[in-house]
Amino acid sequence: MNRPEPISIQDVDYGGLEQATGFLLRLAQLRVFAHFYTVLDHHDLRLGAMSALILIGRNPGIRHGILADALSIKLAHTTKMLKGLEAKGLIVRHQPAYDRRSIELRLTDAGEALMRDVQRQIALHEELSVAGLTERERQQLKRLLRKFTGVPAYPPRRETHAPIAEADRGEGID
Amino acid sequence: MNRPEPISIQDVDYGGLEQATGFLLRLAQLRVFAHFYTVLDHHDLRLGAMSALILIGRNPGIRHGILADALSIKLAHTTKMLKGLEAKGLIVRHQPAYDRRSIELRLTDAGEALMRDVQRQIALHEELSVAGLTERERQQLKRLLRKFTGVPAYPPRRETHAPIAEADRGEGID
DNA sequence: TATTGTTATACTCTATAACTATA
DNA sequence: TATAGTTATAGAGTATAACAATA
Repeated sequence: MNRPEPISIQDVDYGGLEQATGFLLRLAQLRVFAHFYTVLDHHDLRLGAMSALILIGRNPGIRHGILADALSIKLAHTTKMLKGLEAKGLIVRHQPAYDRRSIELRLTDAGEALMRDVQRQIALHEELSVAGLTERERQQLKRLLRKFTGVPAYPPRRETHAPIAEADRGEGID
Repeated sequence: MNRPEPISIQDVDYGGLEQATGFLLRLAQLRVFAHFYTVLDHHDLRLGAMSALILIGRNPGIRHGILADALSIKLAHTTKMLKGLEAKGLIVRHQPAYDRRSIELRLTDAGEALMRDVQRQIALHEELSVAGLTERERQQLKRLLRKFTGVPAYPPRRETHAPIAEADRGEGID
């Protein structure tokens, strides 16, 4: 019996796994995250913390629980991360008088500056992180992912805050 | 000052995060994985172990390192998982004489049976896990993900082994 | 009683490096 | 010297439940 030719990575038969959306999503996410971690260098912030900074910056006063839901991170996990951001002087956690159970989140000036920087870099490297697809395919991919996940393509109109544009809805929501 | 209307989940401005492929991929993966874990109930096998079973079943004799690469799991992590599968009697780990550093992997009969079951269930629940998209959109999404990740759409032809054509592949590796 | 957030525990996943044995 | 795999360690992510404070 001679030494057989071992199965190499190109020979691998994925046996249906190549048709499983979950498997493909995992591989795609690994690639994109790896790209961001090689490119973004923000004071040891993880991607979760960066996304929290962006949301807090865009939604000043957002409550802890709403932030966790919006990012699909468990409340129990965000506590440690947010206290870390507070310790770094990037956010303030405020307990309002009208509901002393809740925690409202806002950026400090330092957090504001960092958030803009993070946002700029993410936008800058976005298309590089999805290299291998054409611009049209990238947009298509994101459209499908947004539809599936239910993430809106555009920011909501804020009746209670400053109007975003001249475009306005007739009735307020609440 | 009255009690202000707190920002609710529908009001959240994602501030560009809704355009970030990595963020969307993470949310999508969470949804799909959560679906699989509610539906598949295979003797406490995690998704990683299930995918390993499928690959070993389709590629008998595949080496430990190649398996890890194909699944994008670090070699150091797979060791524990594969020993677990061996302890459960689902695979055998064999050290061939022609290279006694390497470990070749094969399914036992029990592993074979379980693998087919896993494969069938994954196929069965595949489209339900991506609910909210049309069939056409699902195919489009998977095509884009495959292109990006470099996972081939179809199994490779095995020149060194039996042709795929209509006969099923024999064992014939060692 | 229900809600908001905190703490503690445990398990999975990942990254890294030191190590063994073989080539 | 290089390669294949193992072991150990540590950090991140996640799930769960018990808990405190407040509504």
